[in-house]
Amino acid sequence: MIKVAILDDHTLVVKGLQSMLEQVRDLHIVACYTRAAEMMDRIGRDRPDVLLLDINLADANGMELCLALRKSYHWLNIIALSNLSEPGVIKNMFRNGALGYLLKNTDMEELSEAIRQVYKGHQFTPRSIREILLNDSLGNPVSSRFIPKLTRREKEVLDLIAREHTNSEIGDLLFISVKTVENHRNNLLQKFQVRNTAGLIKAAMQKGLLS
Amino acid sequence: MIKVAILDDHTLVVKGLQSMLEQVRDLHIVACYTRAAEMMDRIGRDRPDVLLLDINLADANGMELCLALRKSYHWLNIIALSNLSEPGVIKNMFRNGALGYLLKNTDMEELSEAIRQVYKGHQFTPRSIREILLNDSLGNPVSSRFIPKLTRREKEVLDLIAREHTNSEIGDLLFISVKTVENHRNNLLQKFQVRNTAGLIKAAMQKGLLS
DNA sequence: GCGAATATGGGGGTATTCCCCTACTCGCAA
DNA sequence: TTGCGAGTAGGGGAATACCCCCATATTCGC
Repeated sequence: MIKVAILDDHTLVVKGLQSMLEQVRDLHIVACYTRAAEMMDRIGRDRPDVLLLDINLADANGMELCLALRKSYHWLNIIALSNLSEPGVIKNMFRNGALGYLLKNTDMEELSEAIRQVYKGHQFTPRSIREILLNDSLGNPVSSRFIPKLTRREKEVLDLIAREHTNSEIGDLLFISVKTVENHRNNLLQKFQVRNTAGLIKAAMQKGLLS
Repeated sequence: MIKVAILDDHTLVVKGLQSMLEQVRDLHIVACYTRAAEMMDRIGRDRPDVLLLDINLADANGMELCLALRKSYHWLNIIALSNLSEPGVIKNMFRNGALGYLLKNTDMEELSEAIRQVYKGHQFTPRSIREILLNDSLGNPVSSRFIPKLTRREKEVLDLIAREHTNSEIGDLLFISVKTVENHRNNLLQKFQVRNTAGLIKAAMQKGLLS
């Protein structure tokens, strides 16, 4: 019996996963968490073999959570579960130690097979995900899009840009000169590989870095 | 017994809803559709009293679908089910004839109560939704944010802005002068009630008008 | 401790957006 | 048929963003 745990803040999704997995003989649900904090408290005692991890959590960032979990509990194999089909997000989850990535439109067969593979320590990527990654690397042969790592200041500036502030306003709010804001802004454009504010905001939202 | 039908392209969500509603005595699920076309074919024969309608469908726009359903089947009461908590989206669904709006983090009690109320023809808005609408109207007392109606040209210009084109490039692409593009752009800023490109792209994406 | 990355500031200039206006044409509806 | 909305085009000007160049602290990782 493979011990499975679920972390998703939507009761609906948890119920759906339970309903699917109950019908599979070799799987057993040992825990359902709806909050990241709750999981961090109890996962050490529940000791699931496989964790189904939602990326869009209310009280935490699923991507960072994955990385933290892999460091603390190396016996735990993680499957990311999300609506996000952005290549950058997918790559980031694998880089952070997830062994599988499923979209929330998955079905019972795919889900149970993913759990079995990941339980053995194998990577599992359904065809839909492989296609997304393939199309992405074909479309961008040289520099495949990943989520850029932003510095603290860059995140602050990005957030204020998204709130419709001008550079001089941002300078006042952060107590730095307009020129410094311009620098951060140019760095943001380069990191996201975009031409202007429109592309910046679009890219940042697609990668889940804004509201 | 209230006859309930579900339209959602995520098997997971459908399973979750089934699992929740099976435990409620006075409700009976008569149909689960995963595609809008499938539903349009069969809903006339299935004749559910209440339809749980997902807004983010793969093969149709849930908002427009709601309006169409209300026109064709006036005996059908609709509850919108979505992850979107944008005031504009919510208002739009009510304007299009939905009697209820639930977020996908709803629980069993809220869901079953919503179905009962809507079955009687009453409107049902959970506290969370009421709060969203309240905060929205407090934050913008005069002109509450709804999804602006864009003209054909404005949609084209908006799309090209999001693709990082400058006004002069857009002019070339649409065979119109830069000044005309500027006009459309200013109209977009006014319709979305934003100050600049950053706000425009953000607002358009939040309201589901881009990619 | 040392190098790399980060944060800070500036000069100077161009490109682009943003914000007032006005005005014409066209199609459609009251 | 008169009027309105949409689309078109433009003037003029101010504000902002964008793009080079440069330099100097500080902080962080190895």
